[in-house]
Amino acid sequence: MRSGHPKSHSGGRPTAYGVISEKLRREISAGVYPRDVPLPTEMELSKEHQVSRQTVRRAFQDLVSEGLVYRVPGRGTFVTANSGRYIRSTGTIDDLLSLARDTDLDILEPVHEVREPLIAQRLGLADDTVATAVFRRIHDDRPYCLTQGHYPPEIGRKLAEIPEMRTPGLHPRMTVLELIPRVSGRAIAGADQTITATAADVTVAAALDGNVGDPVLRIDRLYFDRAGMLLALSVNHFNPERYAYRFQMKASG
Amino acid sequence: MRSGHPKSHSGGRPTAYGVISEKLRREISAGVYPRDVPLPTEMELSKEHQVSRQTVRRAFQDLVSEGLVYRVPGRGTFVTANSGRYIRSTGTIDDLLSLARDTDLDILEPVHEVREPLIAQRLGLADDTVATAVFRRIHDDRPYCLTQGHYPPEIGRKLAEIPEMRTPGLHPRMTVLELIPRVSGRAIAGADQTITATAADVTVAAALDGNVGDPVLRIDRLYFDRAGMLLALSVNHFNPERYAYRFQMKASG
DNA sequence: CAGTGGTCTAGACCACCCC
DNA sequence: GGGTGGTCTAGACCACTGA
Repeated sequence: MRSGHPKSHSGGRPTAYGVISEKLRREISAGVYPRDVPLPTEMELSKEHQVSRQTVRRAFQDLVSEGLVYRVPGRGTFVTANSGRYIRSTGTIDDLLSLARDTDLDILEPVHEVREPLIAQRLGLADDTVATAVFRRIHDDRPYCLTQGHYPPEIGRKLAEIPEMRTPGLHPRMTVLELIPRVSGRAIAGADQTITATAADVTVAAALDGNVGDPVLRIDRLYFDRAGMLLALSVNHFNPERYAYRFQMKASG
Repeated sequence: MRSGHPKSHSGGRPTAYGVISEKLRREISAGVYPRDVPLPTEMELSKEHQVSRQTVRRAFQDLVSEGLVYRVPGRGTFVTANSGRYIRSTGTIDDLLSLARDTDLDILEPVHEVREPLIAQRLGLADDTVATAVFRRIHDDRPYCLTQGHYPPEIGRKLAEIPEMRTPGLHPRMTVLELIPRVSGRAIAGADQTITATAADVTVAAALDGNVGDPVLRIDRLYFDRAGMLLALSVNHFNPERYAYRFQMKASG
C-alpha cells in the first residue's frame, strides 16, 4: 500500500523527519488521536526524539500536505476527520499504480510503430511516427478499461524489448506505467489529464462488454518527467458500470 | 488569475519567502529562465534578498510543490518545460472557482429543505433532512453543467438568507461555492470527487440542450473543511461537448 | 575540486489562542 | 501569561554533480 513514505528513497539512511512523520502516521491510523485531542506539540516531539524544532516542523509539513492533520496557531495540531478510517486516494500516479496492481493486463495489440500525426504532435514529436500498444485492464475476470498507449519511438523500441509487451494475451498484475521509468531512465513526475464522456463505438463496446452507444468515461493522460519531457500519452475508455474515478481535491496548490 | 499567492493572506505583512517566490514566479512566466538555464542558487538569492538560506529554501518549496520548477542536487534548480507558457490547472478548488467566475449561474430551484435519507447520509447528518438547490452554469449563453447542491440544513438556512439564492433565474458571475465559507464560517479545505459517465435522463437532457440517452460526465463532489467536517455535496452533470475536466496529477502525495 | 541542493541545529521574535 | 504554531537566522555537515 504505502510506497516509500519514510523519505528514505529505498536504500538511503532514513531522515529524522521521515522517522517522526512515519511514527505519527502509524499512531493516527491506529486512532491514538481522537477528534479534539491534539497531537504532541513541536516542543514535545523535539525533546522526545532529541531533534530540533525545525526537524519536527519538517515532519508535520508532510502530514499537512497529505491532508492527514491540520494545524491551528495557538491551539495545536489535529487529525482530520475520517483520516484514520477511510481510504485517502489523493489522485496521484502512485495511487493509480497501487490500484492497477490488483488487476490484470490483457494485451490486444503489442507495441508497434504507426504514423499518427495528431498523436505525435500531442507527444511533442518532430516526426509523425509514434509507438502504440492497445490493451485492456481486467478486474475479477471482467474488463473495465480499454487503453491505447502512445509512446515516443525511442521509448517504444525499448518497451518492445520486454517479452511480455510482445505477447498478446493476459499478463497478471502487470502495468505498462511502471515500465516507462525502467526503459526510459526517466521518472514520471506527473500527468495532464483530460476527462470527458463519450458514446462507445464498436471497438470500445466489444472490448468492455458493452453496447454501441453506451456512455463511457474517457480519460486522456499525458505523462511527463520533472523536466517536462513527455513520456507517454494514454487514451483510456472506462465502463462506468465497473469503474468510477475517485480522488481528493485540495483547496489550493 | 492568481489568488493570494504571496503567502500574506490579504492584509498580513508579506513573508520574506513569499516575496521571493512571487518574484521568481514572475520571472519564470516572463521566460527569464529557458530550458537548461538554472535559476539563481540558494546562496545567490540569500545574498540578494538579505535573508538566510532557509528562507530561500522555503520559497523554493512552494515553487516545487506547484510544479513550476524541479531541483537537482549538485546541479541546480530548473524551470519545468511548458510552465511559462501554458495554463497549469492543478485541480484545486481555487482553480474551480477561477473558472466558474467566467460563467453565469442560472438558478432553477432556490434552496429548500427536502427529506433525502441517502443524501443526508453522505453528508454525515443524523437527520433525513437536507437543504437542496438546483442550478445550471452558463458559458457563452449555453448551459454546460446541471448541478444539484445539497447542504446541511444549518448551512442551507443561511444560504437562503442571501437574496440571489432565493431568486430563480440568471445571476451573472455568481458561484455558490464561495458563499459556503461566508455563511458557514468554515473554509473549504478540499473535496472528495467521484467521476463517472451516465446517460442523460429527461431532466438532464432538457437542462443541457441534449437528448435523452446522450453520454454525460457526472462529477460528485463532497466538500469538507480542514477538520474534516462535511459542508456540501454537489452532483454535477456536464455536457461533454461543451466541457472537459482538465487538471494535473502529480507523481506522489 | 568548488558548488549544488538536502538535512539539521539552537537559538530568536511574533501573532494568536486559551486560561 | 504561558503555550501554540509561523517565521527567520547563521551557522554546520553531507552526498552528489560537474569541470
